Amino acid sequence: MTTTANAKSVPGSTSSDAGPGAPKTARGARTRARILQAAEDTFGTLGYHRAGITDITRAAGVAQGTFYTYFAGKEEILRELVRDMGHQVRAYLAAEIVGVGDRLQAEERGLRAFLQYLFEHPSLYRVLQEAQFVDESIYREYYEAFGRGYLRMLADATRKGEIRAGNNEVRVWALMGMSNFLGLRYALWERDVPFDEIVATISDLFRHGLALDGKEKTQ
Amino acid sequence: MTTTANAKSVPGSTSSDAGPGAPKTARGARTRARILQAAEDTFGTLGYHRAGITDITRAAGVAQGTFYTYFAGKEEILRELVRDMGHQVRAYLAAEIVGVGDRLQAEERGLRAFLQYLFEHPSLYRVLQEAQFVDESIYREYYEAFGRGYLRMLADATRKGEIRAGNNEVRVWALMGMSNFLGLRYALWERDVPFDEIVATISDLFRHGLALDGKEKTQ
DNA sequence: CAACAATATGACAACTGATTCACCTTTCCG
DNA sequence: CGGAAAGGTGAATCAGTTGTCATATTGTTG
Repeated sequence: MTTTANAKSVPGSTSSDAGPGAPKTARGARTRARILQAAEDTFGTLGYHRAGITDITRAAGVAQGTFYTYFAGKEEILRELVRDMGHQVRAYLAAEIVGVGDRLQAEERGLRAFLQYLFEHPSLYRVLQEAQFVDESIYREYYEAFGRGYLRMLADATRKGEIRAGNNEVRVWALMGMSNFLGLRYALWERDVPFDEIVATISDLFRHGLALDGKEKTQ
Repeated sequence: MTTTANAKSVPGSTSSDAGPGAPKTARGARTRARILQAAEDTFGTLGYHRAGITDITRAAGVAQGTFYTYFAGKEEILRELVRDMGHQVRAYLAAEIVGVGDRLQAEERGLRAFLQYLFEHPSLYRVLQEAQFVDESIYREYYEAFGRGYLRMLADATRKGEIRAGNNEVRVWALMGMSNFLGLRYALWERDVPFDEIVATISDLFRHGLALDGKEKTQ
């Protein structure tokens, strides 16, 4: 149990390595999907550790053994899940910011969309954050993928002169951190501040900084 | 196992409810402290779930049973630990920003100090973040305490005219999120960007925003 | 429709790890 | 010194989990 885990230790396993065997019929595909969905719900509610395979299969309406027809174990289904959910958020966010004028507006839309998404899919937060402690690489992969896309957009914006020059990599991590915490606090814990106000506050930070306008100069 | 856990379910248990019994001699106090320290190391390295009571007591150099002389169980020692560690970071950060000129400078110092602290005490991140899924209230307590102090400072700064007026509560969560992610990425995962540069990047964001200077107006 | 492959079942073996408890050792103090 | 309280021990208990397997069902194809 000292190894960093990895049933199929093929180094560059790019995508769905689907463990034991990918489904070969439509029925199989459907069952696999049901189990995956059940895992999302179960992990989302009980958390990874409290959730048993039993809970997942019960929620999916299949027998325990069926689980192992499609997944090598609990850890593998988590990996699969995070990959899936990652694709979904990114797709959602990308769709929400197509055609906006500039980066600042994209940030506003993106933040609001993220808050909304998290509110509608609370499992995302839990599954993702908990995955971090099951296998750090799953988590890093998610944020690094997310970050790459983000970085590209900031670089574009810098080139177009929409934002100040600066270390965009660092900015990306700062921005992801902000969204994450704002989402946790205001979309998951307590919806006591309207998303509009949150977005406005952050937008003001992006447009003017925290300092009084023009008061401070770059030292 | 459905309840949200709580050995001693006294509602307003403010502080060290020290479970079974607080130590009554110096020897006892020492042993308790050794166990707490061992728990920090063990949770920090293996994580909460992989760490067994056995691992903790072995690291502390005591027998299994001794653990239960001072703590009601695994969950309680985690609670205690987070409380302790919380006090320590806050004290450290507070000490690092005494006597700085204004809020912007305090933010710079604070961020650097946080990165440094995290680098020197990597367990903090893991213990804290994992606690979230063991008992959310432990985690919320930590950030809410942290946030309260932060909010007070921002309110002061607003009053003194050091920063723009705005929703400081929301800002606090945004700022905590930033530090958290920057710490994870640049202090724990990979030290490939000097702290100075990170601080400079964020400082620039605070002083000027992301937008080109003076280009954008409040809509 | 016979025969074979893919799916599905669920009882259970094997194991892990938290907590208990009956008993021993050290310390303290009148 | 005596004995009571505090501290310490670790084998045994006990609850819960994962993953396996022999068997049954369903679907497919020549």
